[in-house]
Amino acid sequence: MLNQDLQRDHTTVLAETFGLLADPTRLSIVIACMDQERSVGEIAAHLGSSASLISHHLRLLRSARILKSERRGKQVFYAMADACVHKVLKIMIEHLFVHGHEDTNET
Amino acid sequence: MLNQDLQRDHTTVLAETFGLLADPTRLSIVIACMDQERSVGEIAAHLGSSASLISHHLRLLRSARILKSERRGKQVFYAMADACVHKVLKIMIEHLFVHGHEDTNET
DNA sequence: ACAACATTTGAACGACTGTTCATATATCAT
DNA sequence: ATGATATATGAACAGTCGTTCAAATGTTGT
Repeated sequence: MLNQDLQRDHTTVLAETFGLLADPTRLSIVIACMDQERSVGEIAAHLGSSASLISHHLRLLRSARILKSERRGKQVFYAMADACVHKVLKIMIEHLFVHGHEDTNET
Repeated sequence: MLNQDLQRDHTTVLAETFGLLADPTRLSIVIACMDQERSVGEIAAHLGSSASLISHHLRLLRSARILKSERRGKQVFYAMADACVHKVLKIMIEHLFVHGHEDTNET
């Protein structure tokens, strides 16, 4: 399968996924949920933002199935739902810290 | 290194990189350059867009060092400059064809 | 029932972004 | 030099997006 054969829809879907990771606040939310589930309040406190703002972003991330939600009592916990995004984020984050190692490896 | 330790700058840089991949036109350009170098005209023809539009996008991709450029004669050829982005795109594209046709409904 | 807490939602505003058009620059051929 | 081709740049417009505020909804207590 060659990359040129990507349908327009596919590229658009991909772009939308990247778009959800393209905002610092939203990206911070996803990163905060990478290794453990987090309540809305936890995330808001951790990022120093309002629960309203976080909730708006969580809505987008959930409807794109990047995060999944689970209510327990008064709180709603969010966790990673997309293994692919998780893997991609891990790669990007690690690359941020080695910064200079440029070989193309296959997983 | 824990993900929570990511500095604000790092998250912003990451978000900016994702932002460059978040536009369908720009993403198509990067994908077109994944496996081979491409001239501006080639890309424009392939995407059915004006050379002006492509050039505007290429400027962003080049200044973020996602693509690199090389002039040969009248044409300027662009190619991948970031192995990390290349790897990430490959993962995402492959994932799109394995899981891309599912329609799950979960909350 | 009520109050307190946690999360969600809708509207509105300012800021950002992709595209188009016109124009400029660069390179090669005559 | 001129013209033709290829790419780049700047301004301007329309549409999108993130944030804030106020209000609503859901949940667990008393």
